[in-house]
Amino acid sequence: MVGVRQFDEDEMIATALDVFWRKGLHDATMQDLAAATGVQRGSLYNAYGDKEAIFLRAFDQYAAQFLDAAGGALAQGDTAARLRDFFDMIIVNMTDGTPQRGCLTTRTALDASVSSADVRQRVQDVLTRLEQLVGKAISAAPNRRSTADANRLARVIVTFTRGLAVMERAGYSRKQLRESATTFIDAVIGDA
Amino acid sequence: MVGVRQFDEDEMIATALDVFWRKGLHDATMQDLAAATGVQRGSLYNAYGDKEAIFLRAFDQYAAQFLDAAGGALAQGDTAARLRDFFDMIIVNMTDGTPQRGCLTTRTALDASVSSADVRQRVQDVLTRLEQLVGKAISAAPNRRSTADANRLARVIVTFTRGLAVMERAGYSRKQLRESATTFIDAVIGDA
DNA sequence: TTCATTCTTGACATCATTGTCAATATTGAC
DNA sequence: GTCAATATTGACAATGATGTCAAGAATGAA
Repeated sequence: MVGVRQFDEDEMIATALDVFWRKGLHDATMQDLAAATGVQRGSLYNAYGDKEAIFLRAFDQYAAQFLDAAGGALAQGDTAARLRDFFDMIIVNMTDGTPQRGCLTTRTALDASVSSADVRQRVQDVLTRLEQLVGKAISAAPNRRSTADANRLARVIVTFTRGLAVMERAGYSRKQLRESATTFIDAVIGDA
Repeated sequence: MVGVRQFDEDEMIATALDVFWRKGLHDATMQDLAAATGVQRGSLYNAYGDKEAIFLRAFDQYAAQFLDAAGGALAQGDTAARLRDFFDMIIVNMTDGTPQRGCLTTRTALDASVSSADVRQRVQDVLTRLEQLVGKAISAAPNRRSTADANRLARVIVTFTRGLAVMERAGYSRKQLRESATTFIDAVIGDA
């Protein structure tokens, strides 16, 4: 390696993630990324090719930390406690920041029609893995649910988290989202 | 009125709605609208001012028909039947068209960060009125739920419909969405 | 029929964004 | 220290979108 990169790649991607999280893939421009990271536009093109390549790296970082946090929240307690922690994590994730950044996965999913197959695949992967995590967590508790039932329910739970993400964008407060999540858990785990 | 408009306004707005539904407020351009409606860009600016004014009209039309359909679906049968019809309507609405157009309200909500206060208000209005419709429908059936409980549950149900809209964008099929809706109804109305 | 008013049309200026490139700077390897 | 390879920089062209405008067309009212 001769002519070495002048910026820290991890730091650059982390900053890019922040930009994408606040503005979305579509609305964040290369100028935004350049301004936020302090790396010139030309250097970004040279290093990554185009905006989407940067987004994919940033999104992978986001997905990893998100799924990790979800796994952690789902790890202990009975089913109700797991879901409470899970929803808490989800809601904090989307209502953090000033202004609130919302859920990057959901925002990206809604941009799907103008996104590449790579981007769509990333979104699907996150949702699939989230379903798996939730499915395992609610299967772990001893009860009368079959695996098929648990998987269906897991998908319902993940779907509901997506709904929360939309409601957050529509202006619902953290408190309102929490109340809905609690109501949802109570209604769904009424048989536990 | 001297110098009369050369195009049918209702038809124009209906066509504009189709364009916005397929592309979203942000991605639909005045050129798209001009091409689809056969009305020149200049005429559209003259008649409406800007793209957002056209969108607001189109969205109002969409919201009216959407809420009307929701009200109809929620009108008869027991709680479970009402919800089944309601979700069916919602899912057909978002999985109709080729390619599927998804849910305009949800898409618009996710565009919120780049939208005006007027647009955001329209989205909130639809969600609020939807909550009211659902709340009334599930309160109507004789059961042990309090009004407060019904309202909380209504919000959960509306939130879940938003989740379905996200899942549709993420690539889930009509069949998968229907299965999730059924599972959701069963889980939530388990006490009815 | 005339006319004032409104609509229509195509051209124009402006702006933001993307992507490319040649010139220059940097630096590890020898 | 030299050099080859890579990175950086600022400028450039191309594109697509918005919004404006002057000139011309259309039409209801008098």
